[in-house]
Order: sequence, then structure tokens, then C-alpha cells
Amino acid sequence: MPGPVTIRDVARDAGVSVTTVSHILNNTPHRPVAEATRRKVLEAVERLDFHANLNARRLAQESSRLYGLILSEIANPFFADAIRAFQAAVRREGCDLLLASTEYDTQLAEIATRKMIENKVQGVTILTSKFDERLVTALRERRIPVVRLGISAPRPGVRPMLIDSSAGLGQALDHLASLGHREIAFIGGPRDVPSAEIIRNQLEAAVAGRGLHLSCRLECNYRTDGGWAAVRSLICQQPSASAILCGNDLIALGAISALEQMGIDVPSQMSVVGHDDLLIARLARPPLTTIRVSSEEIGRKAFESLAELVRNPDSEGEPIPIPGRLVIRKSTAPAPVETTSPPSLPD
Amino acid sequence: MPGPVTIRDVARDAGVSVTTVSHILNNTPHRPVAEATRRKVLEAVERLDFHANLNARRLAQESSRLYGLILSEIANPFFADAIRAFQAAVRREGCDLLLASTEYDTQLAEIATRKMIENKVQGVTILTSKFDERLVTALRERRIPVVRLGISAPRPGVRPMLIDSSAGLGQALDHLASLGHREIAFIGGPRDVPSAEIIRNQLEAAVAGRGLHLSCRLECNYRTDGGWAAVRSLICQQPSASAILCGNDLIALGAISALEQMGIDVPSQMSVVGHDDLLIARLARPPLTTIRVSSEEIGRKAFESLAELVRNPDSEGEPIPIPGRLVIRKSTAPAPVETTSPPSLPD
DNA sequence: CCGTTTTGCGCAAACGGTTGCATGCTACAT
DNA sequence: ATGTAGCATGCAACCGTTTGCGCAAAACGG
Repeated sequence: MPGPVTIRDVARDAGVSVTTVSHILNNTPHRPVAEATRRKVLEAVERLDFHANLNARRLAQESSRLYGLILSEIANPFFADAIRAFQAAVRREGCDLLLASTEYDTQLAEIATRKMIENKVQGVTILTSKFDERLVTALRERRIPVVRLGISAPRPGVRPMLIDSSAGLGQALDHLASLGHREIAFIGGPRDVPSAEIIRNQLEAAVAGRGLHLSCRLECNYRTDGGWAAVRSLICQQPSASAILCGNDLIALGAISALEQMGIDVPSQMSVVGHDDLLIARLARPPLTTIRVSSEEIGRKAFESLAELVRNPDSEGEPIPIPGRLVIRKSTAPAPVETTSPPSLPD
Repeated sequence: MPGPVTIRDVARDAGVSVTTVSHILNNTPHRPVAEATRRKVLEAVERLDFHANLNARRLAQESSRLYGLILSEIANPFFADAIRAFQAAVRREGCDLLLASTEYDTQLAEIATRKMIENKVQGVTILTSKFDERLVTALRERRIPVVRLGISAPRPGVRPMLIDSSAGLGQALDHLASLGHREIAFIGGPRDVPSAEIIRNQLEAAVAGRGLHLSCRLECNYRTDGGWAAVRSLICQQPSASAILCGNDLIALGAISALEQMGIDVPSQMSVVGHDDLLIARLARPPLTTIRVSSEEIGRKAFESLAELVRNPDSEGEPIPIPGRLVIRKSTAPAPVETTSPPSLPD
């Protein structure tokens, strides 16, 4: 067994030094190479089917040409396009991507961070809001630039990215109001998830700014079963609501399924609005009216800012806003007329 | 700027040699270490916040402790659980995962393969059936074990994994037959996708084995719009079918949406059966009767076999079967009585 | 008290690339 | 002929770890 073919084998085969081979393979600028030599080397590479050892290369090089991406779950559908866009941008730069998932687990988050450091990535994007600030600090101590989704103490080398649903939530409220809805309930994500809390706050602001009010605020996990359970309790304590705003699409889907089971038709008897616009929102029955947040935009902008941060390490910057906007489909309709609350009279 | 902390810094700080530090950090078996020394070193590691350089480590080590996973799209929902299971198994082994996606692109598949080789992974799992056999050969030339989804020439070091829907398809046919369906149509995936072709063949076999026959065979892309279009043409050319078997859940969802648009109710007027059982199948309206293939099982078994192959490099093995079985939900119901074809008489 | 084993540790050579610097050669101007 | 510039290439140190082997001191058995 001859072992793997190394750059030395190529050099020998082409009759040149390893230095020359290396420079040719890397297209080192300012190093002149005779055309004949280049051909000889390239032929040898081809003939021997040489593949460079990336570990050796990265060890020797000053820059790893590696970017890191940390997310909660690799297959999280919400981030599908973000991953794709980020990955594509990384590749366009001639770099590689190191992916790590936290699975919402503190220890795995630590492992993911450690992996970023050990691999000497030149920048990290964090797409999970449940991520200990201490770990960001660990990255910063190694001078690794960070772009991060969610609120984050603004500091040099760390650029936050904020999903701003204000506009979309406002549009949703206006949309519902124009359909005659007065009693609107909100089912948000878990209190301890920062992103859920942000949406909640933005909604409160939008409601206040419009002189409306929420008849009910509920909280549940971010899955369909959460939405399902929340609706059961909602109907008990606040049966007069005619529309429900949900913290994400899965909650909305769960809500719809619970309503259906209780014999309440969506949208004729109850309107439902989601958040995120997953693929599934389009496919649901009825197709979901929801607040769309472009995942692709998240991935693209995250990389842009990260690349900028790499060029310009300690620069600070405004949080990157990711806007959400309303997409109207079929899960919202005019409020039913037989409302239990009497029409309000102008005074 | 002092540069990154290396093992030498730790050694100096602890007053021992790098050798000792290395052995302590790796828990090298059969190397005795005084308890006091161990403590000193561990404290130094802590104090300096030392993180080993993985590139250097991998370069020096014989084994990379790295596994590769190649798939079509990282966020493909069908493989979500497979990735998770594979990843978890890799981690349990104390190894790392290298992920690469082909995006259904030949050139990216080549790049993914190259990356596997350059990173010296000790084994690769390929979860996309559209993957050139030549690339597998390239891996084999480097003696990298491969576990691969889909048919593959059986050869040493390569273990195929086959989704066997035969049982599930049989159950589906029996289920439909027991509901009184006689005219069953099939909408499969693209002809040039091997996995689609396999399902087609397994279905033909199941149909033949039961003395039934398919009234119609269609082909479309693997997305909802494919199913949508296929149903439009199906209704034109074969309006008597009362049930549709689909090559995957997205086709089924598209089909249902087209049927709804044409005023054909599912399931009372038309039964629809999917394949895969994505999360979305459960959430669809009506919830989809479908043939479930466990993604988690794919990931788990893939790793098991790969690990076995790593221990025992050139062993051959039977293809790993991944069974599909029917899950009955609400998209199938008794055939409508006003069938256009006259009841068949025994002769 | 003297071999012999065991324990604890370090030297130095890999691993496979990159890169600053030196060197020989050709070409050209003086 | 001679100095000089630029072209083409190679030497050798270095990146940060691992690991085979050797060495001294301690522990042990007779």
C-alpha cells in the first residue's frame, strides 16, 4: 500500500520542487511560472489524481478559509433557505462551511462553539436565539467575528441581526380590522425564548399604536401540539375572539386543527394568522395567511455582514434588520356577524 | 498580540513537556501519569483556556475521526431525522461530522466528494440517489468506505441501502381494494430519478402479485406543482379512477389541491395515498394516508453499517433494507358507488 | 544489596503542506 | 564585456500536534 499521494509525489513525478507545485496549485500571485512547468505539474496532478490534505494546508496557512454556522437544528425548515444562501455565498468566496447544531441543548452549544474555535473558523453566524452570551465571549476572545440572530449586547466584532415583524404585524392587524375583527387573541411562543419575546413586544407596540387591544394573550411551545392546546384553553376563557394571531406557523397549524375538531370553521368562524411562512403554510388547508420572513435574506445578509466583519475585524455596526411582511391567503376572512359582544357606540 | 495558545504554552505553564500534555489531554492508554502532574496540566489548560488546533491534530493522527454525509439538500425535510440520527451516532463515537450538499448538481457533487477526500474522512454516507458512480469509485480508490442510498453495483467497501416499499405498497393496495377501489392510478416521480424508478417497479410487482392492475401511470417532478399538473391530465385521460397512489407526499399534496380546485372531494370522491410520511403529511388537510419510511432509521442504520465497514474495510454485505409501511389517515375512504364502469361479472 | 520490573516523563521525528528568501539564468541596456 | 533587472525555481523553516522510543528513578523480589 503506497499510502496517499502527497505533494511530494507530484513534485517528483513532474520533476520539480514541492515549492513550485504548491505555488502552481495555489496560483500564488506575483510568482512567475513557465507555461511548460505549469503544464507538467498539472498533468502530474491529474495522472496521480492528487488531492491536497486540507488539514496540512490549513495548518500551514494563516487563514483557514472556513466559515462557521451554528443553528438549533440542521433540518429546521425555517432556516432551510438561510443555510442554502449562506453556503452558496461561502462557496462563492472560495471558502468552506462548518455546520454545527445545538439541538436546543446548552452542552451541545458549548461543543459547537469549541468546534468553531478548534477549527479556526474566520467568522461565525449564529442562527439560534437560545445561545449563551458567554459562548459569544469565548469566540470574541479568539477575535472571531460573529453575526448573531437576536438581541445581543452591541460590542466590537459582534453584529446582531433582528427579525423585525413590526410592519408585518401592523399589516396583519389592519387586515383583520378591515375584515371587521374586534376581539383578537395572541398565541405566542415560550416566554424563555428570546425571539418569541421580541415578537410579543413588537405586537404590543403595533396594537398600542393603532389604539386596538388584544383580548387575550397565551403562550405555548413552538410546535403544533402547543397551538392545539392553547386553542382549547382559549376557547374556554375567551370564546368571543374572532381572530387568532400566532407566534409561528406551526402554532397556527395546531390551532386550526384544534378548531376544526371543535367544529369551528377556519376562516368563516375564526381567522388565523401565522408567522414565518414556512413551505408548509402555503400547503396547509386552508392556505395560511401569515407574516413572511425571508429565510434566504437572513442567510445572505448574515454572510455579507460577516465577510465585512472579517475584512474589518473590530468594527461595530447597527443591528441588521430582517423585515417581516404580511402574506394574505385563505385562513383569514370577515368576522362572523353573530358576534357575542354588542357593537360599540361612538360616544 | 500573543497569538493563539498552543500546547507548548500549556506545557511551559505547567512545567512539563508537550508530550506529557498531549498524553494527558488524549488520555492515552498505557501511559502512566502522576496524579499531581495531571492536575497541574489540567489547571494550566483551564487557566490559559487552551483549545487544541484540530488541523494540527488531524494531520498528526492516523485517523481523522471524521465522518462524511453527502445529501442533495441540507434542509431536505425527508432527511431531517436521518441527519439528526447520523449526527448523534457520530458524536457518540467521539467523532465529527462533515456535511456536504449537492443541490442536485453534478459539479457540486464532485466538489462534495473532493471535500470528503481532502478532509480524509474515514467513511461517507451518501443520501441522494442522483450521484455519479464514478465519484463513488474515487472514494473507493482512497479506500474510504461508503454507505449509499439507492441501487449501487455491489462491491467491496460499498454498502447499498434500499428503501423497500413493497410491503407498504402492498398494504396500500389491499387497503384500497378493501374500500372497494378498482381503478387505481399512479403518479410517480421523474423517470431519471433512480429512487422513483424503484418505487415504480416495486408497485408493478405488488400489483401483479395481487392480480390487480393499474388503470393509469403518470410521471411528474417530485414537487407539489408536479402532482398538481399530473392530476389535471389524469382527470382528462382517465376520469374513472377512484384512487391515486403518489410517488411522494408532495405530489400527493399537489394532487389534493388540484382535485379540490376541480371540485372533487378528497376522500369521498377520490382517495389519495402518499409516500414518505413527512411531517407535513400529518398536518395536511385531510391528513394524508401514506407509506411511511423512517428517516431516523435511515440515519441510524447508515451509521451502523458505516462503522462496521470502517472496522472491517473491504467486507461486502447485503443491501440494507429500509422498510416502508402504510399509515392510514383521512385521505382514503370507500370508493364512491356511482362508478362509471359496470361491475365486472364472474365468467 | 543488587538485578529487574514498573512508573513517570521527555526527545525528536513525523504528518503534508506554505512561504520568505536565496540562487542561477536569460536578456537587455550601457 | 559588464552591470542590472527580472524571470523561474528551489532550500529549508515553520504551522501545532501525535507518538515510538529511550532514560532515569522508584519500587520490588530474593
